Amino acid sequence: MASEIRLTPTSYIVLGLLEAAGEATPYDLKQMVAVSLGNFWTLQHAQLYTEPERLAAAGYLSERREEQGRRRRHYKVTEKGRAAMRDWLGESTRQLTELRDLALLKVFFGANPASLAPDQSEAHAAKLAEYEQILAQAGEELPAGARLSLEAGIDAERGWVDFWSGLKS
Amino acid sequence: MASEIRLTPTSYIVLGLLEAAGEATPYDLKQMVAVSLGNFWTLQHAQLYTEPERLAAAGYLSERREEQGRRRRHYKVTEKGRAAMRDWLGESTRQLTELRDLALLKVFFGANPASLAPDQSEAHAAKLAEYEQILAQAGEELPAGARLSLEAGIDAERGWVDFWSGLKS
DNA sequence: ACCGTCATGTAATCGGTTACATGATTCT
DNA sequence: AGAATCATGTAACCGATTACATGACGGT
Repeated sequence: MASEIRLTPTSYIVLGLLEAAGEATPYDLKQMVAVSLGNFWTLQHAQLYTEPERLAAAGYLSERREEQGRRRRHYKVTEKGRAAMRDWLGESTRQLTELRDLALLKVFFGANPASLAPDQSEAHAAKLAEYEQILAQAGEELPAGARLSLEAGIDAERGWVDFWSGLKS
Repeated sequence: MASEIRLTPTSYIVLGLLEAAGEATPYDLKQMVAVSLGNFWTLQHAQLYTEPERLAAAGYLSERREEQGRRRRHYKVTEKGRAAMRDWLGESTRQLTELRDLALLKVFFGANPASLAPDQSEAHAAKLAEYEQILAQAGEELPAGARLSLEAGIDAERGWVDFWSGLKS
């Protein structure tokens, strides 16, 4: 059975969403991503087809396929999958995300900051506004984790807006 | 000649570093990355072998190979490469970097923030200290772009230290 | 002379992205 | 009924990561 696979962040996203949903098709997952963590961690929709397949082959998910029509695949987390998710959630990490910011890379190599600043500050401001609206509208009902990460996103965007706004001149 | 290739951030990093160096081997590039932008944008050293090859094949770099011994490859930016870099530096972008922060992803899926907070706040504080030391020691001599991106990194790390410190409880 | 570590490079694998393609549905 | 858009899925490619491998060199 199931050759062992490496679990990537994408894997945990699929596991986590499926655990919340109970059972879902790749398309359902796509919808869930769009309204939740898609804000700070996007995925290509094709990955939501290939990743569950990979996870199912390794025993983390079970698959049920419709007999009729679209023959959609419905996935569910198995006990093995639940355990993997639990372990991952329990492990702390010192790993830091690198900035990997395109605009900053340009600045590093000598681009004129003032010419990048308008686009960047606007784009960050738009994102900030979006986050703030989500928080205002859904804030109370959001699960604690979702809310907290949203707040982190707001902090981060504020920082970037400040940074780039200070460079317009 | 040269089938057209897509230029990725990695491509521009190689172009940018080579332009600064004049001529360099992959190993030289590795060294340069380590002491400069490696702080906020790391690369696998293998990429510093394959990417120049790719760029050379497409005419952005010229290659000179040692006849003796190691047969190292030395690369130089061609006029085509210089033009590509110039264009890229001149183009603004609205593209935002997603957070893609592992710890935050765990929080999103329900991990206990307080149990992640110590590792994360320490790790971010360490990175912050590192940046501050670089700025203190080399700040004055740094090229403007490098200095500015370093300052951005400092701002960002401060934000994360605050965020995670506030969750320890 | 040997050992460990840094220097240097290549090969294989795999996740992720891009591109393509075809059902459903809604709107006019 | 046709067009447009959304839903759903597969295939191919490719950049990036991982693993492997050997050369050079400083120290004991």
